[in-house]
Amino acid sequence: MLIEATGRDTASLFAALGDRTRLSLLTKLSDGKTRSIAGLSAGTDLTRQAVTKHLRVLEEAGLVISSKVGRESQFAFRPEPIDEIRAYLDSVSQQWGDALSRLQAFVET
Amino acid sequence: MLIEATGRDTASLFAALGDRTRLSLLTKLSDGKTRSIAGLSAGTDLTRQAVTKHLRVLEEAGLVISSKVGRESQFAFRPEPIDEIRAYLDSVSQQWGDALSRLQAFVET
DNA sequence: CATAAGGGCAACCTCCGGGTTGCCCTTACT
DNA sequence: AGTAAGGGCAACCCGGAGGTTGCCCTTATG
Repeated sequence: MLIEATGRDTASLFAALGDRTRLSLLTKLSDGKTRSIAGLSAGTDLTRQAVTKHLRVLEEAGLVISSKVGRESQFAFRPEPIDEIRAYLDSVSQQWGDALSRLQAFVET
Repeated sequence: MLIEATGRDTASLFAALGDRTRLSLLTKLSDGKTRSIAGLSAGTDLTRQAVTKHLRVLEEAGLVISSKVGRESQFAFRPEPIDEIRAYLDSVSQQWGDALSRLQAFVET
């Protein structure tokens, strides 16, 4: 199936990563440890609410998953969407590589 | 780490890719062929101006480069930033991988 | 030369994203 | 029991992103 170049929600995935705060949250969580909202807000100059909103964005993008444990909700990294991004990058750079090859073949002919 | 002039931070790179229109423009250009603004606007329901703005964003992110040829400005794909994105993804999934390894080691102990 | 094609610039509009504050509910702790 | 900690919800503010329109300049093309 020759996918349409721009995968359905690839853009929203990139968009979810297109924010320093979210990128930082995701980086923290990428160590596999689970963290609460308060835990993730600590050390930040942001409000809990702000962090909450960012986490929701990450969750809707599938980059993070949450579950309530007692009175707090624990967030965990979810690596699957990363592969989708890699797939897009690969498709783009493969096209580019092909173009280079053809160019080189042309020059060498 | 010295940042190259055209190099932006990772978040803005992701942000530049976090838009369907830009993603589509970039995908078209990733075949290595050069295109004018009018050429990229054709077939789109967008105004030339809209496309121009998007191209500027892509250019500031270093994902595209432009040069004036006669009365038109030609845009070309620029693959370097893609590597920066890959680097981030790798760092994140490596941390994740390490976490999995430690977990497995713990279980097997 | 006259005119169309390709673009740049600037003003303007609308809407959403990031962030805050205030209030209230539930869960833990002593 | 009483209180503090963790969070959800909703309202609100502000700035910038995406898009348009209008005008003008430059370069091709007849």
